[in-house]
Amino acid sequence: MPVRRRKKTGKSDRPVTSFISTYENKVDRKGRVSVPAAYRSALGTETYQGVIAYPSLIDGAIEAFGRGMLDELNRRKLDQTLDGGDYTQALVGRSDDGLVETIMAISSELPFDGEGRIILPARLTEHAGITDRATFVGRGTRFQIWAPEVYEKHQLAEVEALRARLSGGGIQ
Amino acid sequence: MPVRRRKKTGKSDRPVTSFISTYENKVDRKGRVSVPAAYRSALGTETYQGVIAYPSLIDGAIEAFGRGMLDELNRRKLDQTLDGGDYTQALVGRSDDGLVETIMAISSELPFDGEGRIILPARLTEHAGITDRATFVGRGTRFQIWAPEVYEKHQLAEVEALRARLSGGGIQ
DNA sequence: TGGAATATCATGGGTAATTATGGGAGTCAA
DNA sequence: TTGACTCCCATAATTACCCATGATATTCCA
Repeated sequence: MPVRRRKKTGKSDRPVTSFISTYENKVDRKGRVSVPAAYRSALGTETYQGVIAYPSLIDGAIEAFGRGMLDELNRRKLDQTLDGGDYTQALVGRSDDGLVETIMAISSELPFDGEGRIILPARLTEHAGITDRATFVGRGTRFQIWAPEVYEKHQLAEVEALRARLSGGGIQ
Repeated sequence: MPVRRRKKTGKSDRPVTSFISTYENKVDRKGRVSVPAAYRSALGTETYQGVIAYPSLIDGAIEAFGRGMLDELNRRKLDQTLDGGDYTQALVGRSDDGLVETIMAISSELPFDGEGRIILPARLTEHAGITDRATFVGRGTRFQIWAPEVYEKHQLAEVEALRARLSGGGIQ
């Protein structure tokens, strides 16, 4: 009887929380949006009830993930610098690509209310062009929040590019 | 959770590891379809009881597979990007041409109910032209769901093309 | 070995729980 | 007071969960 066992890389042993599928929800007059229940349950094991969000550096969208992901980033980054003997980096917090630090700086913590909604800060909705509706897009380890019209166009292009690369047989 | 019991026929004593054969099942008024028992048992070892599905980029059909495949895809990608210190990819998602990311966005997680059925989202049935009946087609590591009439034609064309190819260059 | 008891499967339906959404009351600070 | 925010409650629609049935298959045993 074959038993499925986790590989022994020493990496995180818990399953990668994954955000799948897309959902379109309303933004009410108070600026609240329901985070899709499926996403909330993907975050379920985390102590902090809410999400981390920041304006995408590439798309006109909001990037978001759980606190666990942020911790994981920090941990791996720390491991890497210690392994490399670069203690200055670990202690002072300066690195060549300040990306992680930068992300930290521009991120917001968005806690859930009792009904699983978050309030999108104006800074983020303005970046994404979101007004009264928002499209949640699962990206596996993280998710994005788009203005529905903007995402629709983006998604069409994305799928078309993918389709062009495939030569029969579907995706393995 | 549905209890799964090994058959005692001695015919196939080890769990089936892939999806084979085709089945045609009804879609009821609530949009539910039974996933063929043989397929469910092929998914039996996975912790998550259900399937992942997305509209085929090539055929007018639904592509489906187990959760395990998706997790593996995700994990490999995350480890790969973080191990290399490439936080850019992890944070803004510019990796492998966006294949994993796009699949995540267009996929749906379809959990089994107590009877082994799934609910097909409108997005997927519309893409495949499915109304009240669905044909499950095993493709080894994954399977497809078709509208029966559509699949029939597709299958005929597929076999005919294969036959033509084989007869042209000798048999087998 | 023939047939009754037992499982499994696909299918259907009823009902409780959840979800997304809306709004009001209370709090705190400026 | 006026906002901005949190906490609590209400509701319609959807979904999850439970049980029931007929049709096949499978097992058991007299």
